[in-house]
Amino acid sequence: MPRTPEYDRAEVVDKAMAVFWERGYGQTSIGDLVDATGLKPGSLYAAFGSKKGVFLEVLDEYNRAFLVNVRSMARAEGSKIAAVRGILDDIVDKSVRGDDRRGCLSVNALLEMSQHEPDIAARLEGHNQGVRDAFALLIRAAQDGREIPGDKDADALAAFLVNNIWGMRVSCRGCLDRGALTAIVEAVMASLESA
Amino acid sequence: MPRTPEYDRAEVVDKAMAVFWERGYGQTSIGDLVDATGLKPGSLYAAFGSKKGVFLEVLDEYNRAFLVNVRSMARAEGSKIAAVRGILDDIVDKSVRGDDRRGCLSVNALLEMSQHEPDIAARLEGHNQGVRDAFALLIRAAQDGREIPGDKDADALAAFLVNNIWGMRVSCRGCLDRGALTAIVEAVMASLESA
DNA sequence: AACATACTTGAATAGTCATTCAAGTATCGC
DNA sequence: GCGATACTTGAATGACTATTCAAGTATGTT
Repeated sequence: MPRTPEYDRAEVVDKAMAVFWERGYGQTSIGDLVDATGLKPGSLYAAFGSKKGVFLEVLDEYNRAFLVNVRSMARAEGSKIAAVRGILDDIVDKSVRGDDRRGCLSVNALLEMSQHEPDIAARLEGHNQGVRDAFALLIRAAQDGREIPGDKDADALAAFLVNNIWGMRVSCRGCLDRGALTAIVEAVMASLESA
Repeated sequence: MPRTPEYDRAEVVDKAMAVFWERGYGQTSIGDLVDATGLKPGSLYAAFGSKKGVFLEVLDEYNRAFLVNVRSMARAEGSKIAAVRGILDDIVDKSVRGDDRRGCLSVNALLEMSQHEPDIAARLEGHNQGVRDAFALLIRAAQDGREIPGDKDADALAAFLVNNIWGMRVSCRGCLDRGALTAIVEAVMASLESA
């Protein structure tokens, strides 16, 4: 009976993500989303309800993808410490290459919106808890493999690790050079592994 | 010859700072500044030129005050390590008490504006370099006092320390509990002091 | 007291933006 | 083909905002 949509929702979310990520929420206009997605205002509102509706779906997708990534590392064979280092090195690489001057969509949203948008704040808080839990799991796996001393508190280490990731996601918005960033990674890894 | 202004510029900057800090740049309207400072639009524009002009002066004052604080710690008598811990504990206290859900004005501005406001980005970059240098000085002082192993690279430790401070300035915008925050502080301090 | 200076006021301006809506159109089951 | 459904279009709406400006006012010097 109904007419079928002419767009692919996941594709629209991806395109909207690129714009929000590049410009932030407040600096992104509906016009920008119309240009990026090809959907006209009416269609956007029919599909997502509001600008914030688009953003919420973008944010959920972004967070989901990141969590999937961390969790798959915890399950994969091989050195867990190497997996952690891989995540950090990846951030350094992208920052230095300039791909990631955009930083982390989730961190950006937290700072821009948490104060005046309680529903965004709540969603981000839940997500961040999920990220810390996922890293704690990864760290416990590393402890099981004797890569990290077993007497350390995995939750504390996870909080410390995530804290540094967030710091780097801030730093990369400025222009920290590779030397400083790799020094941070070394300090973090040394701290994890030290007895 | 001239009529004397009826306001105190430093006081106006302070009041404007409170608003920008609470709401961010984009979400602060001239009307908000008028309400907070008591100056009418015309006077604001006569004094600062534009909304961004007000913000630049606010940002400079904020950064200046923070740098003064760190530098005075490097010069003061007594344990430098204790001074560093004092800075971190202070962030934890304020975050937990909720005073600092606003985070760091400078970090907030970096994330909100660096992409589309080159002059703000440049100013923040300079400031951040200053902060890292100030902490490096503090760490070298700690090394002179045998509180931190002398063979470590002070600049690298400073970058690591600042990275964690920024991370905490992000965390405190969510609602990390005291336990997680103090765990982070312990990990950072242990990392600084370990041989 | 009169002048020049420059601060103060608040209404007007011009632009932008999120959102709505009425008219048009494609699809599917019958 | 027909009808019901729901997607598409793009112009209109209404609200908000940064900025300007012309008229009014206080100050200090002469």
